[in-house]
Amino acid sequence: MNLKQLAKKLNLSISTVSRALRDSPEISVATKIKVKKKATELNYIPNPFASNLRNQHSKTIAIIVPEIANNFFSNAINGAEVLAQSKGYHVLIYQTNEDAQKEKFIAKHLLNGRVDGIMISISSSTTDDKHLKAFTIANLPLVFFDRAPIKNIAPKVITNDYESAFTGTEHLLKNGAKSIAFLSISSSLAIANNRVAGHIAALEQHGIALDKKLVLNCPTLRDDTKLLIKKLLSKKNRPQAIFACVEELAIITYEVCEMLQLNIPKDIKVISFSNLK
Amino acid sequence: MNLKQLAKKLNLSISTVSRALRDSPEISVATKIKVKKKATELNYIPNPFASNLRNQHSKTIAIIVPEIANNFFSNAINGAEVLAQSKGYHVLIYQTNEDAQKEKFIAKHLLNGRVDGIMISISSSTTDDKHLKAFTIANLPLVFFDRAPIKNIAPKVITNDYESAFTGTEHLLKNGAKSIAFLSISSSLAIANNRVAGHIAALEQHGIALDKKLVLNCPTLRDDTKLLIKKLLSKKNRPQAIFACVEELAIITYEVCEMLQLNIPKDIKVISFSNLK
DNA sequence: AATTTTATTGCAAACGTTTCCGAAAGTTAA
DNA sequence: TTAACTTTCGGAAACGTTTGCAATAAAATT
Repeated sequence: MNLKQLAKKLNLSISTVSRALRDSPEISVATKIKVKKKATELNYIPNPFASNLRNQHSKTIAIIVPEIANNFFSNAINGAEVLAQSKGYHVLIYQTNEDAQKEKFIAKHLLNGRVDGIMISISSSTTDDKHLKAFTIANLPLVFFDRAPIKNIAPKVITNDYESAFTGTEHLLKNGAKSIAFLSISSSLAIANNRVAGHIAALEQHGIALDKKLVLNCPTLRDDTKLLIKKLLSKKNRPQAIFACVEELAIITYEVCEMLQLNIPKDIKVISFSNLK
Repeated sequence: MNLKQLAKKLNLSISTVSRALRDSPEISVATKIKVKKKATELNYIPNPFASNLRNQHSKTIAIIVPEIANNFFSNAINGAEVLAQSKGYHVLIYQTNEDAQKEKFIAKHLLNGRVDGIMISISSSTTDDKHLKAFTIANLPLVFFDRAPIKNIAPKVITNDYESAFTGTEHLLKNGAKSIAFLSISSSLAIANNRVAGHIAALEQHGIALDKKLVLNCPTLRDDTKLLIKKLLSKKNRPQAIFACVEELAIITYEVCEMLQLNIPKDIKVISFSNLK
């Protein structure tokens, strides 16, 4: 059922039918209600591609995340979808699997009108931001959430990383943990940098020298990280506390502690960003 | 950058450029490579709406789920997205929030070419299936996953509900729990029905009469269900075991047990479908 | 009565592709 | 040399909308 067929059924021209459905003021109320009635009766829904082609907007947004099956991101997508739906927008979803290459590929294919805007939480491996700048050059609204590049190229919605890491570290210190290992992720992410900075600032403020070996950059590969943490906690002079930069690292820490028979918080204290899973 | 502009840069007609990019046999190899080189050089990406309008297919699928922020569904979406992306497909995501009305609305707006196929896990409140049949009438491929309507109207990918419930119940019986409360969800869902059926069959096979009051239909509202379970477990002659039809109900059961100071499995045994959260 | 204004509708172009059809040039066959 | 065929390309229609413009009729003004 398209406009042409609907127009024929009504013995009207395509243009008047179109205008009637979009409440144009130059159509009489009488024909308006006649057209609308027939439209709902025949279940007419405008072809989105034709409208989009003509109007140059798609009423859809893209959400790009490292992974969907993640408590934080699925919650974020949930919220975005609810709002989008309430405004008559559609949402396309893409996951990068922490692969910068994939992110670039996805970004490139979003440049040709498919979406009216993009929400992105960048992958931990993206260092380059050319594909992100391309959005703003193409005049496509872009907003980062949670994970934004260090350089400011678009609005972002993030947590107060620095302050939270500061108070978290302070909390550990006040509870007697002086040697703290900080488990970080990719250093090209602002969240990682700011959290490390907050941690270090808290140490400084309490007169504790930073042991650079205790700031661990954890690769994304689960098993590698697990090994790294295991090695760290197996040492005789193991740290008194662990500060996990993201939830996943806390969980891996739990697993290692169980393996090594370490009691939390007696043998070692653990603190982490976010608490979902 | 569109075909017209690209064609002008190449001093060729739109049609030959289009054909060259799609590897038509009626274009010489020489011009093909010339065109392709220029296209990548100028970052040409075909306008999806124009292609879709002309081709009558969108290279996108829709996934409709009750909710995104759910371990099971976000995992399912994850898998679908990975496969879709590898095949050059896009995925639109919609959540119904267990609202049949919303599901109908979404379904209706998917009927006009926006997607080439639909994956759906129906809401617990959908009883009518007219909006689902509409897909097959419109020749739109449809597949149910996890939650399908009782009546068979399209292919489905589901768990072996009956058998699993049967063996689960049998397991409880063998471990000495003779009075089992079965926490079910909407009775319009095949998963609920089949699981209840498997449960009852196991009881019968072991010569245990079904106490109908022990099969509880739990509303979706969290607090209502919690109260229901609390009431059940507060009784003097409380059941010896709980069989949770879905994960959420097991978790609520945990919470109630903690409130009532009931030890699992000493005071009460709990078994449940799926084990994610 | 003639003119202007207003209300209502239709025609046709445009959005950017894809593809049917035809045209021109070159090649082969008769 | 002519006819038939092949290769390579361009023109134009079509997909289903939206909208600028023109057209008609009715109403209002002079």
